[in-house]
Amino acid sequence: MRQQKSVSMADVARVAGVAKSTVSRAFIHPTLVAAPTRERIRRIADEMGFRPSRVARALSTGRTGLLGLVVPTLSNPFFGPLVAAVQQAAEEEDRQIVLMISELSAERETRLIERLSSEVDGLIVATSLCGDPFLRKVAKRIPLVLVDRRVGRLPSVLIDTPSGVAAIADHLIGAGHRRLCYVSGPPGSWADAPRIAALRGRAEESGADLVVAGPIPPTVDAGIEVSETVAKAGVTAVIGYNSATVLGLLHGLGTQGVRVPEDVSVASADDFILFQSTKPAVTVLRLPLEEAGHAAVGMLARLLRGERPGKPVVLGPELLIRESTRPPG
Amino acid sequence: MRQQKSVSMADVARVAGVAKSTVSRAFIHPTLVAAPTRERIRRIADEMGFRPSRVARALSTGRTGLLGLVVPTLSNPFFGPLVAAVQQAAEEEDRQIVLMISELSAERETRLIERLSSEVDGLIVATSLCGDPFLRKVAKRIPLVLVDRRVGRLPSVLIDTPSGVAAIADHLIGAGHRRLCYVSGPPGSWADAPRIAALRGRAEESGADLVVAGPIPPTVDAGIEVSETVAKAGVTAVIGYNSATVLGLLHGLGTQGVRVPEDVSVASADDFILFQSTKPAVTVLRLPLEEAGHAAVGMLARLLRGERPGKPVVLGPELLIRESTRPPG
DNA sequence: GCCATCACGGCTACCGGTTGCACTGCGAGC
DNA sequence: GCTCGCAGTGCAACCGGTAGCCGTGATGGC
Repeated sequence: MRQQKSVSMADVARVAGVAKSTVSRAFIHPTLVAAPTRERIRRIADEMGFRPSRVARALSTGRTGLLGLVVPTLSNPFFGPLVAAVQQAAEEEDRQIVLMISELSAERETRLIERLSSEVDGLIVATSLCGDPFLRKVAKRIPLVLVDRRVGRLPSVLIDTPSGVAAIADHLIGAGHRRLCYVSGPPGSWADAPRIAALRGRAEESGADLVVAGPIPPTVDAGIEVSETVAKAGVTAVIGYNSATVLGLLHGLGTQGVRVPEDVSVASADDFILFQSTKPAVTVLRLPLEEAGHAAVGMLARLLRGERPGKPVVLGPELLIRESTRPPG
Repeated sequence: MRQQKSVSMADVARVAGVAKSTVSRAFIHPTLVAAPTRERIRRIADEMGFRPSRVARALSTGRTGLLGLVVPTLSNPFFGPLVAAVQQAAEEEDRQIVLMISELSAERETRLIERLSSEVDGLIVATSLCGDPFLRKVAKRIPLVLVDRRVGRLPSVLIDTPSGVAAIADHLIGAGHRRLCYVSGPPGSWADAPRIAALRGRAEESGADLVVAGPIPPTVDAGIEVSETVAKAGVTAVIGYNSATVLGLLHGLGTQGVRVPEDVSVASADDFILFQSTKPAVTVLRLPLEEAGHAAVGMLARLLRGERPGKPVVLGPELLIRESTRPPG
């Protein structure tokens, strides 16, 4: 107990000469209080610096105003902007974000979700590493929105990288490339299969060849390593799983004397600020992470109000063509 | 079909045939309850899946178990590991982190701190953009730990980059460099003056020259721009303010035909995963961010227990010498 | 002119813990 | 044998809001 005696609703009520409940109503159900009374109460509350206690409200309503956000890591530049966007969107709804980081461990993610789920109103889980059944179970107990992961009809916000990499393929094939390589991500990656399918589709339509390298871990070093395979594959263009992969590819190809883009065009399936300043600047998919964050919070807010969350939201990435991709030869 | 009706303390008490208060004590003040009773209560609570409500506890104790963490941005790779470390350390103390991002705006940071301070037990503010008086005021109202920022004797965790850049200077001067350049950060940067002072000290001791370029914004583009000045300064080694600056320098020097490290050695005053894979790999200071996060939480926990927080903790960075620095000529 | 209606706002019981205080036995000290 | 003390536990008052129920006075319809 410190000296930080904040003004309580009872204090305001006393000064205003009304009952506590009237003060409460003046804020929560304004129509139930006569306009002059309401205004007086609000003015007095304001003058006294009254801030309703979230904790007390939480206890009586059962809602804490907190949203849990679980991400696998903050090292991957994918998640920084997402977290920032979620936090901003939450703020606009007068909610706060409790952040948890699974450090890329499914087991840890499970633990974190278990703990969080009893202490927040709703949960946003990005790029979950947990199995479908677990997520389904969680969703039954607490409003849950998935980002970058689809599980049946569970509310989710997806970024349509398959169509994004297809756009890259169109761009490359349109420029005259006939042999493309896709460097795939980690073995368990939920995102890879649809991308590869989309790429195969495009390749078949246009009679181009598609080589799939990997799977490899999403690290720079793995990218460097795989660049050897890529260099020998006789392709004229490479699409990398994510920014780390591509950084590795750039480095690895460079040390092998393969010039980008003269010998091989390189594109990345996700964005990274530095790619606009590297040499050459890299063609990337700009992922709509800000939009994704906002959409996730919006969807969760709807769930919390008891409304239908709506169908999974699918956001399209934007192809940013830079120096690293050009016609072959 | 069981509802999400969580078991309350009263439920446990009823089943155990004791009073609510005894159940409470069995957990909070075990010594006040006879061992057999205590064990029985705990067993029953366990079997019933009792989870004490944080909210209710918060209401009656005035402590929420939440810690606020304010960072300027998540784009800078400095903050990801810091946030992760803080979250982990908090978890070990059974506390949770409410994250807020100021987006590099002092005004927004002020707002966020104001809001948070009434809703969390304590606050960790990293690389604050706010003025000293404001932080002092906040610290009077709520336990506050600063990271990477010193304000009088306020509890803080500092990373001693001045001695780090001094170590870089020693390394360079020891290798034979006689004209060094430091590219300074943004004009208001709290970190620059002591670094420059440390560098000047080393330069004077050894009779080397120090050129200070900048100040410039901490972006890749600004680094590219300033590289022109650096190239003309006739120096054989450059130390960059942070990773973005150095990436810009590498790029900029490259396009001007200045070879690294043959013509100019380059080192970075902060770390960045990619620097171990760039070509050349860059000599950096590894900043002990994990340690900093843990130290900050530890210090805050001490404050919350009413103990003296102790003097500001100063952590030393580690010099990682890589390919980008070598003897001149 | 009387009663039904309704807007307004007070009273009070929650929500689920924590904690000060009172009560009950039992063992020790004299 | 009678206090006194203390360990062990129950009772009830909080913490600061929210919301259901009810009383009151004014209004309007007949």
